[in-house]
Amino acid sequence: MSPAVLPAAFFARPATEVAPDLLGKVLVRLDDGVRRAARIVETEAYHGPDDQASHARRGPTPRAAIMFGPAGVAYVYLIYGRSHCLNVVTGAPGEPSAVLLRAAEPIEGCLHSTRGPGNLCRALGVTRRRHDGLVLGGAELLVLDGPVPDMIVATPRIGVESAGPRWARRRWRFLDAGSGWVSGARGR
DNA sequence: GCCACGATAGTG
DNA sequence: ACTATCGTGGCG
Repeated sequence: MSPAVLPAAFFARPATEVAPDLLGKVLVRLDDGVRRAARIVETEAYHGPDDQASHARRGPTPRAAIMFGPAGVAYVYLIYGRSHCLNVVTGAPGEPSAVLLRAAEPIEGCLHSTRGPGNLCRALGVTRRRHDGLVLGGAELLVLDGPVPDMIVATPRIGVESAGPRWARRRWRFLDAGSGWVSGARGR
């Protein structure tokens, strides 16, 4: 029996619940018949319009509007002019939140390292042009169910210092502590 | 229009 | 520690 595709209802919960629950699940990208897959080992929650680290903090701007929509949709953006980052929209419509997929263990067809959010997108061939706004569970992108990791660790999120201590301090980064594929080679 | 800056990654 | 590289969004 092959693992179930996670339904939209899985994502229609607060990002802080969905983020740890995504650890151990398998991200699949179907690239013109080529299957690329990786087991998710690191995520971050971006929770609501009050979260000053979230792209949704300024309201539904053209880029962030997708986060205000229904759960289970991909939010892909370009950062530093070079790296794409893949999120899954979570929560109820109108409440902007999302989970950033930061690292995974390669399973099949990966083109590059899957450590770090930009690298993960590159490894699976995920881009803003092609995938932003796509419903997960369709012909291009989906997440398969998988066992919960033995040990989950929560830490502060990466690269959000400018949001201020109140938001940077919150432990909304979640790791499969048993995986060697989490990002931050120098323990950051 | 204009421009400062970023949920990064690779090099030194 | 330093910076490449370009889309986004604040501001005028």
